[in-house]
Amino acid sequence: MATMLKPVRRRLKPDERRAAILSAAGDVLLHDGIGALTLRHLAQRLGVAPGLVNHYFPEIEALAAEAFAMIAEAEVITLFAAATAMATPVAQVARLVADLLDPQRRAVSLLWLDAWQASRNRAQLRAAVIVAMDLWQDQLCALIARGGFAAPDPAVSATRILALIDGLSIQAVIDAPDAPGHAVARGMVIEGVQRELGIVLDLV
Amino acid sequence: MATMLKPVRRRLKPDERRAAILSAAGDVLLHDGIGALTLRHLAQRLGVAPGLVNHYFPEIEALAAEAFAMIAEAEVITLFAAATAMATPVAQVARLVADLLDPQRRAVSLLWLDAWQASRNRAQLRAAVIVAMDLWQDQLCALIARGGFAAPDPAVSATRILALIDGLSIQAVIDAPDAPGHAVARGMVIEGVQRELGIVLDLV
DNA sequence: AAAACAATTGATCAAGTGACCAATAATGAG
DNA sequence: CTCATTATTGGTCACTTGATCAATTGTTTT
Repeated sequence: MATMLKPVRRRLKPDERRAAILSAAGDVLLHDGIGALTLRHLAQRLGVAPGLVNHYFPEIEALAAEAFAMIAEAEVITLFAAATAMATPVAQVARLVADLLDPQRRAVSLLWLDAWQASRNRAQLRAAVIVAMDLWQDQLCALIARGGFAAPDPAVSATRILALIDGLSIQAVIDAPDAPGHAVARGMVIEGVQRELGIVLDLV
Repeated sequence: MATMLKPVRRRLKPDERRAAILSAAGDVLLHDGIGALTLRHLAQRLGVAPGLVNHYFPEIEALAAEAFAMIAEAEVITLFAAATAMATPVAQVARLVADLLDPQRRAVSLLWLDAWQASRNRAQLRAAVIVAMDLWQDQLCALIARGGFAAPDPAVSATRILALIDGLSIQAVIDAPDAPGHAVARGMVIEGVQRELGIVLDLV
């Protein structure tokens, strides 16, 4: 077999180890889904004893909730930072929609669907989902309000646009990325946003 | 404690027992979700030994897939039977949309979301989901085509309308039935269908 | 250098899962 | 009424899960 690799156990500071576990948990969520976030799976990926995960996260449900919150929040920050960097309001919306329609976002869409479903039975995850959704709503509402679009009520427009995007998430699961349903969903998001804000998006 | 209830074991014919198990599995799916469909949970609900379930369904994944297929197919048949009973094409669509927006459909919406998510890791369930979605697509497409609406391509219109309805399913999980997001989603379905088919729906 | 500290291990527990199968008893046939 | 058929039981196996805790070992302090 392979050479016996000596079990060097690295000792990290609590903050570092905690961050490492959280990060690995996030990877598992994005790559394998919430159902794959088990003590042993995570410990093996970290090259660490299962008990160590318990030491930093006494209950794994809290870890799942926090890891999801981390991913969701990071995505919102990234997307809106990129959007607000654009010059005109219309360009900002165009950038946001383009990023949301990017096939690379598929993993995040899958995670959202997973979280919606799993939050039925997991209170902490459910709380994190609600917080993340509110964050989305607030950010998008602010972006619309600042833009001065022909939208009577920015909050309502934000809710409607988010509903379109959520619906897009489903296509990420049930269809392959190149399936006809996917293109239909894309078109509906673009047309819906244009209609909602009274603008024309010039997406590649 | 309570009086010792004698364990009368009723002996059903194979067909009857199989149907009983399938029906009970459907109840579990609608009431507690796919994750709650376990041998023991199901056996207890039936007042039967766990092994009996295995006897009729050697692998429980097949049972889950078949139970989902049963529920989904039954819903399609019921909804379209009610719709086609209406006199005019517009009334048919109105009836279908009204039924889909009925709060009582919440359990079915939750099951669909559950199935979409779970089908990621369960091949047989995934197959059943695809069949059910195709059935929906075919039925709706036929209804639109027969109606002679101002829709250039009935198949595309059906896909778009189903995407709207799928998006509505998410609201069933994340919001309470009386939350604002729910009303927004309802409005989007109605307006989307009206725009897609060039009609005006008169829903209560 | 020695001691105190604490991050980490490894083993173990109880609970829950799907699956399997010989034994049992209800039902129907002769 | 008797017997054969078979639907059904109940016990068990192997596995996975989250969780707990004394023991260990690396790091830091004295």
